[in-house]
Formats: sequence, C-alpha cells, structure tokens
Amino acid sequence: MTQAGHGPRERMVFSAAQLIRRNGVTATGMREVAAHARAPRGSLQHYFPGGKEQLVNEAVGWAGRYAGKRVARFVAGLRQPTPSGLFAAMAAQWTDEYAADGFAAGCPVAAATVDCATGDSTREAAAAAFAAWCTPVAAALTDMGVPAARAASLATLMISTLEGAILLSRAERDVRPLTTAVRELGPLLDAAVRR
Amino acid sequence: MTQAGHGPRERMVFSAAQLIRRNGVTATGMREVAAHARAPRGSLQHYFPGGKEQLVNEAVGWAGRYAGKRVARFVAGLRQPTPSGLFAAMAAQWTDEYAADGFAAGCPVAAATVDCATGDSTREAAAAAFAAWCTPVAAALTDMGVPAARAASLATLMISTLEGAILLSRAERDVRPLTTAVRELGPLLDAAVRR
DNA sequence: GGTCGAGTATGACACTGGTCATAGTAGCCG
DNA sequence: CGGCTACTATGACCAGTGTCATACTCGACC
Repeated sequence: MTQAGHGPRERMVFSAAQLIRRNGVTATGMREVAAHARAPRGSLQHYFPGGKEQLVNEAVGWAGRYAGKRVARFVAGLRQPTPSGLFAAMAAQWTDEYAADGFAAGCPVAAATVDCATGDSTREAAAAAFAAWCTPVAAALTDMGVPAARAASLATLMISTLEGAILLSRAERDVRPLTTAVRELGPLLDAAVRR
Repeated sequence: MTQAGHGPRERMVFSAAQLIRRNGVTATGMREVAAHARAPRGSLQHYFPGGKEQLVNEAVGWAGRYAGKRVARFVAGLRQPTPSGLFAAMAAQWTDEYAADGFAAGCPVAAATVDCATGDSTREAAAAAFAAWCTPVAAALTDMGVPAARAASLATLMISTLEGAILLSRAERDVRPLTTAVRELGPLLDAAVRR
C-alpha cells in the first residue's frame, strides 16, 4: 500500500482506506481523513457530496481493486506458479507489513464489513470488493490447472482463511496464524491441480 | 446465544457483546447497552468503573469463554467424532443463525479486534478470547487422534477459516463461503487423524 | 476586463459520545 | 431510629461527529 495519490480526491480515498484499516469505519472521522490526506476540509463536500457513506464505499472499492490487481503481480512473480505459492505470496504481503510496521492495520474491507453502521450500501461495496479480489484468484488457479469447478471454491477458501488469519495475527500480535495457515493449507491447494 | 443473564451486570455484558457483534465497538454506545439490557444507566459507572473499555473487554472475554464451552458440547453431539464433523458443527451454528435471523451479526471478538480504538487492553482481551476458543478445539482434535504437534496448528487454521468465512458470508449475505469452507477443509482435517 | 466555475476555507449547527458529579432510594445491621 | 452500603437516577459537561451555508481564491475562457 504505497502512497500513490496524484489528485487530492484520490489521496482522500486512499487516506480513508488507510485510516479505516487501522481504526475501523465509525472511529474514522471525515476531518481526520482530510488531515491525513493533507487535503482541505472543504474539499470533502466538494468531491464526496454523498457524505461519509460515499467516501467509505469508494475506499472499500479501491481496496478491492487494489487486492485484485496484486494477484496478477503475485502470480507473475512466482518462478513456478502453484496454488500454494500464490497463497504464500498473498500471506507474505501481510507478514512483511506486520514485521516492518507492526500490527496496527488490518484489511479495510473486513473493517467495513464488521463496522457496517454506515448503511447497507457499504456492505454491498464490501461484497463487491471481495468479488473483485476472489475472481482473479480463481482465474489464476484455473491457469495453474485447477478444474474450474473447484477453482472458485478454493479461491473463496483462500480468502476466507487469509482474512481470518489476518484477524488472529492482529489480535495476537504474532504472525503465527498467518504462517500456519500457509503451511497447513498449501498441500490441500496443490493437490487440486490436474496433472 | 440465548438470553442467560441473571443479574443486571451479566445482562449488560451480554447486551454489550450482542450489540458489538452487530454494529462494532465504536458504534455501540454505553446508553444503548444499558437500554438493551433494560438496566439503569447509573449502573454502568457502578459495575464498570473502568468505563467503556472495561465493559467491552468483559464482553469479549465472555464471548471467548462462551465459544470455548460450545466446543465441548459440539463434540459431545457428534455420533462419530471427526475433525471435519466438529468443524461442520462450528460452522453450522453460524449458518443456522444466518438462516433464521439474517446476516446482521458477526463475531464480537472479530469486531473488537478490527475496531480497536478503545485501547490496547481490548486487543489483549481479544487475543485471550481467541486462545480460550482455540485451546478446547485443539484438545478435541487430539482426542480424535490428531498428533498433538498438528492439533494446535489445525485448530488455529479452523478458527481462522471460520472467522474469515463468517466475514465473507456476512458481506455477501450468503452462507456460501461458510459451506464451501466446510466442504473444502473437511478432508484435510480428517486426513490428519492418526490411524 | 468581466464572468464563470472548480476548488478552497471557515464557521456554525444539531447531535451524540463517554464521563463525571450529585442526589436519591432501598435494604440491612446495630 | 441512625447509619451504612449497594444501587439507582439524572443532569451537566466537553469533545467529537457529519453536515450545511457561506465566503473566498484563482485560473480559464469569451
């Protein structure tokens, strides 16, 4: 998650995702988002006339697209593409971040799902984000030789397990749940490739 | 999660867990908890001089102990105890609730982990709750014949996957992530029993 | 130059949050 | 009865929220 906002609008969406990831939706204030993005407070109502709900939904959508794009880069970075390798790479993104920056942040989509006081549209945005994340994973699995029927199921399983392991790791302040998830789930994933 | 509070204090802890489960920590107000528990507002500062932080932590701890106790009942209810059967029973608790009452609520411990604006002690309470949940699961696995070395890892995997599947199911308003987790993870779990 | 509009900047509003202070009530014990 | 403790009840406070209204800057365009 590198700082990559050109315009002030994108910076605000990015900052919103960043803060939601850390503190949750309700605990993240609009003024706080503007300050974090070093954007004028008045721009909030200008760019996001739909208020906080719109801002949160866009942040969630951004996170989903970001995660989806990362999948392609992960599989491209594998010397020998295997399902377990992809899963390990996805988990490594989190273990690396936790090792470098601490356990302060989680997945913004998860935060939006749990903290859905904003309205039902946020829940829909979260579902769309998970779909945008799950689809490329399933596609990568089929490319690796997993039958199409199981690819979608395994992709869902991978994201479920990863999301839960992130949760446990954050609570325990230890990457152990993430590493055990990779170790235990890897063989199951590789066993699904048709040879 | 049946209403089981005798005294007003327990009712408040229970109500707090219930509301946190639905709306998250920050979005749950103290006055709201008192009203939901049909307890006088003044009792809040009497029973919980530590303020919201104490109330939230006790609610999280209660949820952890509750989940831990459920495990023993689950394994007792299985006619033939297998790891996959236990996992299916744990997931069924959620699919049943979602089928009956809708997708409004999630796991309170997950909510407390994500929405940790209350302070670091809440995170520790969440870690303790996950431990109180994970330990009996690992014990049940060893009883079923899983080598002790893997039992702890598999218990962590089960809870990670379950927690993530709850998240996805809630976002999608569909129990599909939960059912696929059970279907895909079952064989892996049963393959770990020593025979 | 004048006009327009995108974007910026503030201040105010109504409201809710957690917390504190204080007063009141009930029941038990001596 | 008085006194004490457990509990209840209420009101006030201040910081914070999202949102709105208004006024300002500044560059582009005719």
